[in-house]
Order: sequence, then structure tokens, then C-alpha cells
Amino acid sequence: MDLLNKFKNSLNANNYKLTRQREDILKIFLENKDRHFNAEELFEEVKKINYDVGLATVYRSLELFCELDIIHQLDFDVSCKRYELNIQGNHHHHLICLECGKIKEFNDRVLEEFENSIQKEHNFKVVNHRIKFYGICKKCEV
Amino acid sequence: MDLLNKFKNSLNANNYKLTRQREDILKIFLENKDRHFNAEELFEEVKKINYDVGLATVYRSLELFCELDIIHQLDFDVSCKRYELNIQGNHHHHLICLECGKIKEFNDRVLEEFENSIQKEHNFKVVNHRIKFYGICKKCEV
DNA sequence: ATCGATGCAAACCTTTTGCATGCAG
DNA sequence: CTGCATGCAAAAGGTTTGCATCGAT
Repeated sequence: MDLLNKFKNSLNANNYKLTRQREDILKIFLENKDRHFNAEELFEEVKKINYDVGLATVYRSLELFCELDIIHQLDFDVSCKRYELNIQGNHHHHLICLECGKIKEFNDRVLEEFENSIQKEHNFKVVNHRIKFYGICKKCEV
Repeated sequence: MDLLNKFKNSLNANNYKLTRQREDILKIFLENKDRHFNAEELFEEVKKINYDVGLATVYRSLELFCELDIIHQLDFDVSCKRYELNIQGNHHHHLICLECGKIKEFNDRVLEEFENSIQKEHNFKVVNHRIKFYGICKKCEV
């Protein structure tokens, strides 16, 4: 089942209505899997395909999508909230260039093991982690 | 040299004045090394020892202290900016309990090595990293 | 037809800024 | 004395909310 249908089922199962606006907003996420939208940017994109969407609806949809685990909040940006799609098997972390601000994603395997040692050493049952490496990307290093 | 004097020198070296307010704000940080203040909380604390401090001064001091590398911004909280002291040799990461919200700090050694593999694999020169583990703390697990 | 979802505008909250005054150097 | 730092209040983002209307079921 593709993501759009999965989303539709999820709405249904939770007694939320499938509206034009919600579908359009999700489409923007699906068509830009590598982007990390904030509300304003998402609003700009959605207006291109449906001019009558309000900013408040974008905010309300972002909250709803988080609740349904379709997207999650990111913490790159201290001045606004950013979001990205939750795609199964897409657990990854970010390399953030201090020069150009470009964000590259990378998958990890090593760190999963590391969680176990934390669990033992600190009596802390790890559920999730969020890791950011700041540095200088290939392009900027020249 | 203790941190307070180090701070005074740093101000001086950069042609900033040592004011009563700046000193009082830094004192709050020094007396609460384990806390992660936002502006409002810091403001409340400072007012206890110096009632005439304005909130704008707190914000301006936070910016200045970041510039001087005395403190740094944290990203736990998407709804406000939080800060903690930069203490040499105190590079650490955070275990954040999803139940009670308590934040425990831990030091790492293993991860430093991991940076090297990223550097090779992704052509990305790592300068810094920020890592958060979310989970359930000892107290909440019972 | 019903009740949740929407658009708009107003409210809110955190942070920043302009300006007259204060005070460290 | 001089110019940076401060307090206050206003402004500026970003986000949330109240309310009348719209539209999915």
C-alpha cells in the first residue's frame, strides 16, 4: 500500500475526515521527501496547487500529521518548527554544514548498538535518538 | 583562574563593559551548572538578587555570552531557546525522559571515533555534534 | 443534516528593537 | 565625559485560537 493510501486509512481509523486540504498538504510532503519544511514554506508550496488553503490549516494539519505519526518535528532551527516525513526504514541523521547550511542525511547502524551500553550504564531505556553532526561539507571545504 | 574571572577578562578583551547585570546573570549560571535555562526562567532567578534587571537585558546578555562562547544554545525545546554553560572538558550529551521530562547528562568517548568514519564515508569534516537519546529513566520505568 | 474542518482575523508568546536615560571606563 | 549598556514599551516573528461558515460523511 502506498503512503497516500496508508494516510487515508489512518485518518479514517481515527475518525478524521479526508479533506482536499489535508490531501494536498500531504502530497507536498510526498513529492519533496528530502525537504525539511516549516509551516510558511509548506504554505507557499500548497498554495501553488490549491490557492484557497489557509495558513491556520497548515498548522493544524502539521499537528494532526504528527499525532498520526506521518511526520515528525525536527530541531535544526531554533527559530521555527520544521518537519519531515516518517518513512518506514528511513531512520537517519543529519550532517549540517556550518558554511552553507545544507543538510545531508545519513543512515546509521553503529549507533543502534551504542544504545545498549547506555541502557546498562545509565539505567535508561532508550526509545529513540536524534543526532546531528555539524561541520563543513565537501563543497565548502575547497 | 575561575570562571567568573575568565568571563571578566573575556569581556575586557572584546571591549565590552562589565556591568552589574552581566555579572549577576552569569552568577546564576555558575550557581546552577546543571540547569538549562530559558530567558524567562533566568530572568526570574536574576530578579531575586537584583530586582532592577530588565528582560531585554537578559536576552541581550544571552546573545553576548553565546558570542563569547561562555554558554551555548540547546535544542530540547522547540517552543523557546534554552542555554547552558560551556565548561571546558564538559562536552556531554543528554538523556531525555519521555515520561517525566527529566534531562540527564552523560559523557561520551565512543562517539568521537565515530566522527572519523563519517568524515571518510561522507566527505564531511565534523566540527561538532549534538546528540539526544529519548527514553524512559530509571525512576519512571518502575 | 450533522459535526468536524476551514478561513480569517485576533490573540498569544517569545524574542528583538528604538529610544531616552544611566553608568562603566 | 563619552559611548556603550540598560529599561521600558512597542514591534516583530511564529504559532494558536475563537467564531462563523463550509463541506465530508
